[in-house]
Amino acid sequence: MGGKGDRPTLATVAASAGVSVATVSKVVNGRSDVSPATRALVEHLLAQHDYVGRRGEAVQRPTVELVFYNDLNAYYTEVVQGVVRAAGEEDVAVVLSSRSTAATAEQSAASWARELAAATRRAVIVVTSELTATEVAALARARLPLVVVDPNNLPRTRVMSVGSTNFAGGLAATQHLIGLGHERIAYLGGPARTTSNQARVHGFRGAMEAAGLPVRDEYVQYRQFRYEEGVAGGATLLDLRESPTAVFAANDEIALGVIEAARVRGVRVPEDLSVVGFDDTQLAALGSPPLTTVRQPLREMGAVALRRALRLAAGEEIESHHIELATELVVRGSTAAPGRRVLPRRAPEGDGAASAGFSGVPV
Amino acid sequence: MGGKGDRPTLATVAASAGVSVATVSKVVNGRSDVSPATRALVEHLLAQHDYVGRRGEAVQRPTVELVFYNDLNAYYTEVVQGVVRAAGEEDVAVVLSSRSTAATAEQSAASWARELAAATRRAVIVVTSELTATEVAALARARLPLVVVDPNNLPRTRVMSVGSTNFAGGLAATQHLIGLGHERIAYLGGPARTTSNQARVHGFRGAMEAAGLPVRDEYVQYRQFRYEEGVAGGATLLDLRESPTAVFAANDEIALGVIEAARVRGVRVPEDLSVVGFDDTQLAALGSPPLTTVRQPLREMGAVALRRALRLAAGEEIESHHIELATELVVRGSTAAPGRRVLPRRAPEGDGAASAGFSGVPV
DNA sequence: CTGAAAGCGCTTACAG
DNA sequence: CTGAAAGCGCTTACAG
Repeated sequence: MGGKGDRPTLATVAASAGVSVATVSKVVNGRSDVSPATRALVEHLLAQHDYVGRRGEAVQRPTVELVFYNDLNAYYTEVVQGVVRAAGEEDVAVVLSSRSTAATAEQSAASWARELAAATRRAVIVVTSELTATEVAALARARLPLVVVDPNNLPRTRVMSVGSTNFAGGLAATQHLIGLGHERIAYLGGPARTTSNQARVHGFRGAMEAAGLPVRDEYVQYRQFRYEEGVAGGATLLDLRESPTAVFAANDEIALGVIEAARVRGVRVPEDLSVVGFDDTQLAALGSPPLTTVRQPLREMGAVALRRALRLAAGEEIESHHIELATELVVRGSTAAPGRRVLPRRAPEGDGAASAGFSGVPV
Repeated sequence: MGGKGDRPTLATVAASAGVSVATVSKVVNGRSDVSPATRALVEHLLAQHDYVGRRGEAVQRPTVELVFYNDLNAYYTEVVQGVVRAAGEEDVAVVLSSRSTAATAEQSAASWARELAAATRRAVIVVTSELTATEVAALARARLPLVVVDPNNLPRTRVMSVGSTNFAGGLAATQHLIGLGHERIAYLGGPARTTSNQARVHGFRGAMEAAGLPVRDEYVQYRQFRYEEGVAGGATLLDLRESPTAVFAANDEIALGVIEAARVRGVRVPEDLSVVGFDDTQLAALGSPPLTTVRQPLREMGAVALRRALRLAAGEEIESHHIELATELVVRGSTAAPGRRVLPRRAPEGDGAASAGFSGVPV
């Protein structure tokens, strides 16, 4: 009786409640002309039968749109993982889509927003935003909550964003190198205008200044967050008459590029050159040597973005428009004291002690 | 006439297209038994009338579920990218979800399939399947088309799968090393039972045999497709009394692990040891040295999987249940002739010539 | 408050 | 490939 596969209908519930289909329909639609007793009974039976509405309009799990720009890379991968995992816990589906920076021109912001609204997305999460102001406005007009993860540009007013403590990370990376005894330390950064680059370089300069160490102009470069730029930038640094003994790279890809530039020149890492990255993507642990880096909690950032997005969608007022999660230094094998395996000549601030090993344990 | 507030119905569109309501219904539901001309006309009119379905439920873009197991990694990233890009072209939304191997126990296969069917997924794409036979059966019962990318286990009867020419890849990798003059070549593989491992090791053995080179038992190891296993396996190989001069690793992670094992021992790559990987994920190009590897066209595989899934969903009969896309050797910097920068002592089969460079150009 | 009856929007098995 | 016809699930105006 009642094959398990059969979706319950109003008739099913009506029969078991001993009322008419019309009455059940009224309860489902919240009409007022039903007696409290009947309503209670019917509601109970609706739940019991797992009534989900007519086919096709089954109560869909709510969906959230997760947008990345251009190509997926190791960085996106972590954020995506965090969003997907949190979405699983919240019983929300994640629609993953890519948007090329060129798409902005091809498809109007308004039509993009309209499509998302028509597809009944609860919210939109964008990673390392290239969003234009027009797009932000279009999403707002479509009443689509928006959360940006690690925005490339300064958080716009009223745009919810999730980042990490880039300044503190830059500070920690640099202090780690200083603690190992380095004095000639270079910074190989991302595009000058991005907020993450700015915060990291300020952390770098702050640490250098506090230690009374000079920062030469040619030791600070702003490039792209890419491997090739790390190779090129590393080459210019290593070919200087007086080259640095350590490089703080603004992300892992740049750091790996620096290591490659060093290898090509016969410069050993970490014996002759220490390199610190930023992000702690999967690239970092798999390097040779494994990379000392500043960990951004990218999965957590993705998870927080998802939860914030749902709260916005639920109409909650959220106190702050920007959250920063803590970064932490992860010491692996790409950093050591300068000058060939010499031990740190003074006690480091607390994280240098573990620097010779590369246990992968966050410090 | 026709007040703006009236929501268009199938009848509205049918009337303006001059076809029956039934035909319009078929178009809306993506049935295959409509002529292309009629379909095009109706689709045009649906759009023109802003048809949104009964009761305000917007016509959802069809969705496909893309399932990965456990954690996203560099390998998944490429496949996901391919699926998402192709989905964009086909105007299908991709719902990304993860399923832990443990989930199989927690949630019954039937309820998983039912949920996906209730969410009106057109099809399910699973990457490197850990699917159980029960799950496959449950999806079939729910009439959900299934496509598996690079199945870990032999393609089950009737399961559509997309892979690559692993045997040819294993052959090409090994011939490349032989062409460079290597004779003591080891194979560091994945789990013994996986089809990809089996095909790759057979390619390896085939090339060795054809060249009249012996394969020592201790030179062949089956492990996991993981970095740590590459480090451990590389260590055992390098610590042998007579260690190999080249290692063919069954994926990029293993290869990077071998390179790390070499670095720790002061063994230089490629001068003292050549290493070839498999996959050509983003890890390969960013290594130090950049990795010579066998490229699997992972994005293309993802794209093909998506398109096949849609064809299955449209009820098309598909001739073959398994497709293999071509692999190709990509020569970068981790391979060279044995014995310290000596040039290849005989002309290689055609790809060895470029082996000293690492241009990243597929050969 | 309740439900019989009419009717709406859609789907589908089937005949042509 | 098309559509007439049957039918499903639901809603609603209205009689009681």
